[in-house]
Amino acid sequence: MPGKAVSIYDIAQLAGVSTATVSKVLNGKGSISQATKDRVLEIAQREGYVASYAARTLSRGDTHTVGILAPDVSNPFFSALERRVETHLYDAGYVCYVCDTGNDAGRARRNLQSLAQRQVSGLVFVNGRYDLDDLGVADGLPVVEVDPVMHARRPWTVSVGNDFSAMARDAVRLLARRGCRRIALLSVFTGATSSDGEWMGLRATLAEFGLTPDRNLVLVGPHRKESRVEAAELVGQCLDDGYRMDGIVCLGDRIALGACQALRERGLEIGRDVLVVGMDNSLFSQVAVPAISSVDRHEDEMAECGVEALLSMVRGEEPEEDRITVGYDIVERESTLGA
Amino acid sequence: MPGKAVSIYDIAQLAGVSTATVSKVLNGKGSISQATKDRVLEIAQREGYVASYAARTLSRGDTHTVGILAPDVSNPFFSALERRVETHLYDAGYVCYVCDTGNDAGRARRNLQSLAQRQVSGLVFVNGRYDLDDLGVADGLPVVEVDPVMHARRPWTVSVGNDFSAMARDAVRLLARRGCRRIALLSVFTGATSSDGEWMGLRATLAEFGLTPDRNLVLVGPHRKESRVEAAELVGQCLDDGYRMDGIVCLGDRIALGACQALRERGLEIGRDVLVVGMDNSLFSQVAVPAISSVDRHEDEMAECGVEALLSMVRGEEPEEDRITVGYDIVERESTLGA
DNA sequence: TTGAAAGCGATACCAT
DNA sequence: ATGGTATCGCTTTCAA
Repeated sequence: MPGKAVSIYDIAQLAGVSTATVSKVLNGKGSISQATKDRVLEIAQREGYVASYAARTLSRGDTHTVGILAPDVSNPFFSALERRVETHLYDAGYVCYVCDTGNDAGRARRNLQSLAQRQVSGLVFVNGRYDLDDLGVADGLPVVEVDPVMHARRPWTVSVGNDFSAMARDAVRLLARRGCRRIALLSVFTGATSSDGEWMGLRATLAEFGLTPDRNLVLVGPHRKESRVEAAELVGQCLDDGYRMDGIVCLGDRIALGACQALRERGLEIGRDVLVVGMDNSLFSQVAVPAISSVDRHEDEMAECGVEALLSMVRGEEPEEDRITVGYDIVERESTLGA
Repeated sequence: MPGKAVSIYDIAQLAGVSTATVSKVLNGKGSISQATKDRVLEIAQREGYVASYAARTLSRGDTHTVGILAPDVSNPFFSALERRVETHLYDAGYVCYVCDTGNDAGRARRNLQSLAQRQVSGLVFVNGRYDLDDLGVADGLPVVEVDPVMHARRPWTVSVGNDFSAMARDAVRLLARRGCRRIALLSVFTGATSSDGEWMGLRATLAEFGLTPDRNLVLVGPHRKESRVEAAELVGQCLDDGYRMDGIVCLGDRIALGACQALRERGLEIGRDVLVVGMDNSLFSQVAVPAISSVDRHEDEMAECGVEALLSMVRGEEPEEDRITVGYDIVERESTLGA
């Protein structure tokens, strides 16, 4: 109920000019005498005039708005990523519609519907797990996937994320250098980690250190519960079955937290009996006791690259590369250093 | 570049009716013969028609959109709260513009400008720390503050949050019942906690147990650093100055984390030498070792009440109460139970 | 049951 | 340097 909004017509009246002139002044187009310019500006200011975006959109055909589709609320990494994307877009003059997909395709579809109606200029999927084709994304609408689980092969789409295999490889190397001989890989299911690629990478990396892999130490859950809980169960089960490891590479900090819990419950000391490295370098890894080494995934860089790619597409430039990989570094803490 | 969008006019042509009829069918208004209805629907479907929200907004004058202003990315509690609000709004048929204020008034002001242009139907401030009056919120625009730091006195504004004094009181009671005699209160500055009210509440509550308060144990930082770090320093300083406590009520989980760190560094055992209770009941309190007791603030209820209040205002109903208080409960864990 | 036509608020082309 | 006016896509009132 914002009173009766003042329109461009009102301003024109007050200034004794036409709406065309007001529009030009406000958008800095055409050539207008300084005097008129000042007068119009002054009046618009005084009357608290704000242009209606709906009207502008209707006549210009561009909303300067992008839709962000992000998954559930539970993972701080995604929330943070989403907020970063949003911030970069805002700085570029865009405003965002944010939709929580709850990681549910049906819901994402409905979200998409709303966004289509609103004619967003582009779309950002955060950690998307969908096939963009049968999700009904309008043809030709620029899309970027940030930290995607699976990479869509669709025109006008670019993915920005990490090279998980490389990260896992480096994490394994770290542990091996610290003396681990029996290194476990721990993850809950995501397209990226359940692939054979990971396992193969592990094999090759272990070989560098003269170690042989043990399939019993490749722990991958179905992700049917909270990842921390599931991870704890996987590690617990593994140990209870009699398999021992002296190092664990965890694909996520919450997973690492679960691993630590299971180890602790069985009297194993983290950082001494078993070295642990996580991923995301979230607050969790920092505040855990002992602090957990973790791979920093350069989330802000992801967000920034993603936004840049999106806006370039919005400008009509076809993307050169449909897959951007951002760097990472391993932050070492007590869990791999021994107190 | 979503091709050339199909408009209501195209559908009308194809169906051999007027745009008025199509509009009615699509909105379920007026009375239309079943035959026409089916035909139009079928064609709209086939052509993948989506109504332009800009046009609809322009002619109807309602955007069915609300703006959410939320602070920085760093606190998962706020992110989660924001996402909850967004979800409830979405379920009610609204879409949200989300803006990250970075807790900066200037930035919030610019955000508001964008939102005003877009003629949002309402506004949600998450954990706002601003004076709505000099922030330039349009008169008469419905606003709800969720978990606000200060309560605005402005028409068409309702605040939804917890009763911090009551929460602190109950936390103190818990510690007192568990045998604490020297209870500290720890917080980083926020309007809500620095007030004398808190201190007075502490005094009265301690009195219930025959305890006398010690001003040296009321620790309030300026919130100039990350709250966990600041909290650790406050507690550390306090201990190093020779003041001892056997219980700490922390106004936030990250603050509790900081307190625990300081205690641990000084050889004090949490849950035995010093009992600790936090607030937010976030993942942090659950995964800490030992796990930290924490006040669950019913965030989802906050979000839900807030959205409900907002939508009722959007419908034009003046709010009965401008301040809604939601409940809480204390979840006890090792930090107050002793291993 | 259906349709013609008048807005909604801003932009931009074409005159003046 | 300005202004008239068609246009964007949809809703809605009033007649038919």
